[in-house]
Amino acid sequence: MELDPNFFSQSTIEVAPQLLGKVLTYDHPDGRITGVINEVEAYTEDDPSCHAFNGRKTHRNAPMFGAPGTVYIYMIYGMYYCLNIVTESKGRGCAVLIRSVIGLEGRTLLAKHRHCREDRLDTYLNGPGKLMKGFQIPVDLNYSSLFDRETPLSVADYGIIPLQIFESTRIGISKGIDLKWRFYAHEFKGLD
DNA sequence: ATTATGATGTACT
DNA sequence: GTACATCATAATG
Repeated sequence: MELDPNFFSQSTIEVAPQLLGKVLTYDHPDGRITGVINEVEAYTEDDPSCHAFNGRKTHRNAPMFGAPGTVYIYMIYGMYYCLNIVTESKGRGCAVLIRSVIGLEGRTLLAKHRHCREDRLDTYLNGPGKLMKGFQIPVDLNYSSLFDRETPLSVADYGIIPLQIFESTRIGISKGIDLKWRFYAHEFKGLD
């Protein structure tokens, strides 16, 4: 079943690990694509590495201040996009970065988008830029809500449970390196 | 196996 | 001008 606004209204540090095992769905024009989330990172206003640090609002990070469940997509390093889901409350710039998924439905499409063999997909969706390319999630979904009927993107609970959740420092940042706000899992109950 | 590097756009000061 | 919530490829052991 689909996650509701209450889920994303919790503190970001609560939401992030709970997203592990949840299923990301994008209704691609060529067919439905789904993946099990297996790596995320938390970002809050109080964290110096967050785009919205100290509540600073700019054109780019404005979606972070939207209602929980808002989609925040931004370009990084000139050629990749990152997908985030906004958390906590409207007006607070917090979100969870979806870093990695395990391809479920639409594996043929995923392999086509990533130019790889279907049985090697696991190493082609394990990064924020990689999964965006694999799913071909349109950038103009930025600022839309997961709860709008027309948004072809959703996150749902399929009853898949991570067997063990690991936490570590976040990837690719230079500030806030003391915080262990990266959560990931390798094995799940209820998969395959 | 691990480490280094180049590609590439733009938001921001 | 600088920094960037990255990735693919090349070079090295």
